[in-house]
Amino acid sequence: MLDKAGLILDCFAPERESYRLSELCERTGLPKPTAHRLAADLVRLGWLERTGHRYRLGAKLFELGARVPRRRDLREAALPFLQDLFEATRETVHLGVREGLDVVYVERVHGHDALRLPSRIGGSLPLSCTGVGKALLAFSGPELADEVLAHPLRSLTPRSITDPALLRTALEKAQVAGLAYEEEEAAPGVSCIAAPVFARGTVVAALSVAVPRERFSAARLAPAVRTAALGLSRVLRGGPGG
Amino acid sequence: MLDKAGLILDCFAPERESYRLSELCERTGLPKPTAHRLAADLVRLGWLERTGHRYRLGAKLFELGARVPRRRDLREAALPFLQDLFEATRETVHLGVREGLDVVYVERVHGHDALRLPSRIGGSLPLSCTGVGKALLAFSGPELADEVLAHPLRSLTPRSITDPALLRTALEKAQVAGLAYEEEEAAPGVSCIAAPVFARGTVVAALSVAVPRERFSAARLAPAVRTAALGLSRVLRGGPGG
DNA sequence: AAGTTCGTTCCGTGACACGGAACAACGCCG
DNA sequence: CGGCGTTGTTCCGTGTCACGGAACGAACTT
Repeated sequence: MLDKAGLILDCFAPERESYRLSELCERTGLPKPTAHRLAADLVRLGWLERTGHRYRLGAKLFELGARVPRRRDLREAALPFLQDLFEATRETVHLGVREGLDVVYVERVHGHDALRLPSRIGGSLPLSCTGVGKALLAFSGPELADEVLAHPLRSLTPRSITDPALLRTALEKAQVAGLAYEEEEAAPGVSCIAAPVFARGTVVAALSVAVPRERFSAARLAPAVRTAALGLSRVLRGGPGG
Repeated sequence: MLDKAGLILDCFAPERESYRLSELCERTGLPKPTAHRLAADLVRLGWLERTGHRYRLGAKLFELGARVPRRRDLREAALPFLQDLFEATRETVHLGVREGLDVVYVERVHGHDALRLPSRIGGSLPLSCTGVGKALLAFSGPELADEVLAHPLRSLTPRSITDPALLRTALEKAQVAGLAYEEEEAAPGVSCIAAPVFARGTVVAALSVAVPRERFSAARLAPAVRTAALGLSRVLRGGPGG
């Protein structure tokens, strides 16, 4: 019963924002009356909202989600550095953590000219095709890289790396440079530079700057992203992590 | 059963970040075996996390909460203006919406010198003792003000307004000025100036700048916060709201 | 060693979740 | 206008699984 409620909520994963009852049924495999009753219960709890015949995620979930300590503390500690990074570069800035073989974005700061990116707060993307993901991957130890490379590499654009050997060398380069690069592998026309964030000696997050290809300049961005990552790492020295 | 799960998750409302099983029992009124089984189920779903004998909210909830469209869209639209406002003032900036008789904070931007404030993203405070709350209250029509004034006014500090007449005149001043003020009513030593955000003719949010009392200057802050609120209102013209 | 407090497991009972079936409300097409 | 597919809603008998008292074990206190 909790599991079925979870199935329903998990339907809302992508950017589709509202669903009809019949859509929930076919995506969860639940019979109609069951989904109907469950959805009604979820609405009563404020976890779903209903307008007409469409269901969407409810405000109560936002409030609960914002209280998750692991995420909240990291975000709170990181925000000033993300601000610095944004002001220094005036480009779109990301903070992400690893969750299994994906990167989950915890914060995203941008100005009025937001890029069209697949990254969304709370959303996940493959580690192998984002800047933040590569930074996490390069500094998380060889076992993780092996595991990623054991599966076929997913891709988001035609330029996403799908060749294991190429990824392997990209990670090695990142390790020596302390920075990870990504070129139109997550979104066409957008490049990215990322740096790992450490706490107690292990990577706990990574932050990145995403910028239109034509405006990309490693010389300009590298020091800024490196500075921000080091500053955050220093603050986290004894703090969150695992 | 869903309700009981909701009870458990609602325990985590305040800033206490982790609870033991027995604490969950006494706060929910659930018998021990029931809470135990439910907590285990929630852990399995990723909605709770368990370390040793302590439970905390799980990462899955963060991801779900970040997808709530009503909040996400507003935050996304507002972020560039919050950035502008922060850069113009270099003070702590808030974005909040109304939820019943409370304000819920949707975003909060600050630099390295974060103020010690009771406001937290996803957290709620009484409308009557915060800048954002007063702005929402002053421009939401008289029925809402009447309803707030029908209850005894809650307070967060000794200087929180508890006299209905005082609040009434404060709201009237806010209405003519287009700005709401707050002086150490939410946190000692912190003052605040706030402006309403409109979409389709009704208030949908408010944003504010909070600043240490000694640094407060209406002349400096008022134009900045007004500009940001108007800019956001313009972007939202046909967008979210309700 | 005796006493608390807490987490965990067991298990018989009964409430309530379950979902097939039937119904109702639209929208579509001929 | 009438037949048809689709979708949301309600009913209700069946069976399951959530329920929680009781008992157990571990850890800590006095």
